[in-house]
Amino acid sequence: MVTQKPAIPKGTRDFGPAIMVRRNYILETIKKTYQQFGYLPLETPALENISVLTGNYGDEGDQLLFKILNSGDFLSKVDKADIDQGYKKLLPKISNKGLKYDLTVPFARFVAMNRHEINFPFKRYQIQPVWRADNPQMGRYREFYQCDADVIGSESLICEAEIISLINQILNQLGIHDFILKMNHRSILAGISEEIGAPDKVAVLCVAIDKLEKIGQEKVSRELEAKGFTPNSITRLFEILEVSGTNQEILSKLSQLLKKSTPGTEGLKAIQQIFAYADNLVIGDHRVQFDPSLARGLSYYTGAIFEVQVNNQEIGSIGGGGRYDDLTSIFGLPGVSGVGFSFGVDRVYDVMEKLQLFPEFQNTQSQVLVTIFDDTTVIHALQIVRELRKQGLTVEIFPDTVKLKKQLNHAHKKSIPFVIILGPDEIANNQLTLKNMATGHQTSQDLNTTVNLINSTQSK
RNA sequence: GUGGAUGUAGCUCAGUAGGUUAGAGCACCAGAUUGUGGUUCUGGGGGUCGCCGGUUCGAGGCCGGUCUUCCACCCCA
Repeated sequence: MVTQKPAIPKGTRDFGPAIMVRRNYILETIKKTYQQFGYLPLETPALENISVLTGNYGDEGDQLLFKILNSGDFLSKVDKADIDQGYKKLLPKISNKGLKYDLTVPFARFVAMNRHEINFPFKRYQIQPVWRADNPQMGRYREFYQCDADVIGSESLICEAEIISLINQILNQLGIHDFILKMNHRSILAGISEEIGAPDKVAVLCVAIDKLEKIGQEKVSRELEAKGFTPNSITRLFEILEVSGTNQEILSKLSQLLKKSTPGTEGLKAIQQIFAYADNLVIGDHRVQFDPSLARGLSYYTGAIFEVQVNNQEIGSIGGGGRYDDLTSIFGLPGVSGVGFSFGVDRVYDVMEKLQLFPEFQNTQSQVLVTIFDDTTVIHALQIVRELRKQGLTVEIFPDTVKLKKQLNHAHKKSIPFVIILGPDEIANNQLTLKNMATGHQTSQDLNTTVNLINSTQSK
């Protein structure tokens, strides 16, 4: 037999029990809060038709899609000419499925497919892995989980305020307090673009100013210059972006600067309204920061955009989202606006690990390990396990008849707090020997007393 | 996709200008302790030095390719 070194593909990970307990804690917290806000669960396949996926994430996104080869002889419909035309022409002939890249587009597909059964506004949450053929780095994986919550079929800005509230509640529960929720509006970006005299270059502008915080004003200027922005418009741009102060101060200064721009004025009004709603909805301080330089990549956003960043953590954003006015139109359902948000659990995990925010999870381990003394005591041990479980204890049995030393060592390594020793002496006296692993102390008594002893020590 | 760094035992790492049977700590297993874990002591197992090829009398160390991981770009959760 040819053996191979076990390995998993680049950018993917196994999650062992210790990690899963913590991941589940995050997922459960998110799920519970989503449900508390009225979002209902949805799952969609890992695979989508490639036509559903392409064209929604920009050229970059299409590059990062995992495509799946057609089954069987995937070359049967391909001839030399196809190959000579390059991979872009070849691709549709050899692949008609792909792994989903995010949860929003499959959601839009679902909504379009089920439009007659859905009551709008429709709120759903979805917690599933997505795949991107990106080059892995810190906090960046090829398979990772997203936790989306979206409302579709309402243009009300209350939906945006709800999302602000949702994010605050979840992060507070997870113990992540040192974060900011950055917010901007695509119309404001369009307004800025108009104001600096480059209305047709919003997309390029967005990509550039999104990096402002990371690479600084000088490098951004140079990049814009290279993209054909005039020195005048660049100067004007930074006059706008330099505006600082409280959210209200920035908003009022910007409305002066952008007063000639219709989309700019509308965007600012929307942000103002969202803040007004959020002030009355969010429990405590909502930690929203209006940031005109926030751009975000995904091309389907049209309204408000959000991004959550944890302060002093170089991991990028742990979540983001925004409003999309027309996502379902490519599936034949125009005029349905939606807004959504997504947490990246993997990054939330990394941050919580670094900040040591995970609680101890003692409830996930067994309370007692029942040992098997020798072949003659197996049946008794099984019966004891049955009775202890009947009484509600979390109990496991060491399945092999090996030295007590080994069984105790197993309990020690798994941090199981109690061990029951059941040898011929105990069986003869109808007693159980209970060893407290922390103190090393052990006593013998009947079953009910043993259960009480375990329960009383546990509850302390 | 582009560029840079990295890869030696399960883990963290040594390994001097290429030169015998590649080391340590931790972890693991066994015994001291035949009804008892954590400490201690004694002993033991485990490496085709990421993979493939090349140079050389000889390669863990040099060269080429490839894969992994990390970093930067790109982009993003």
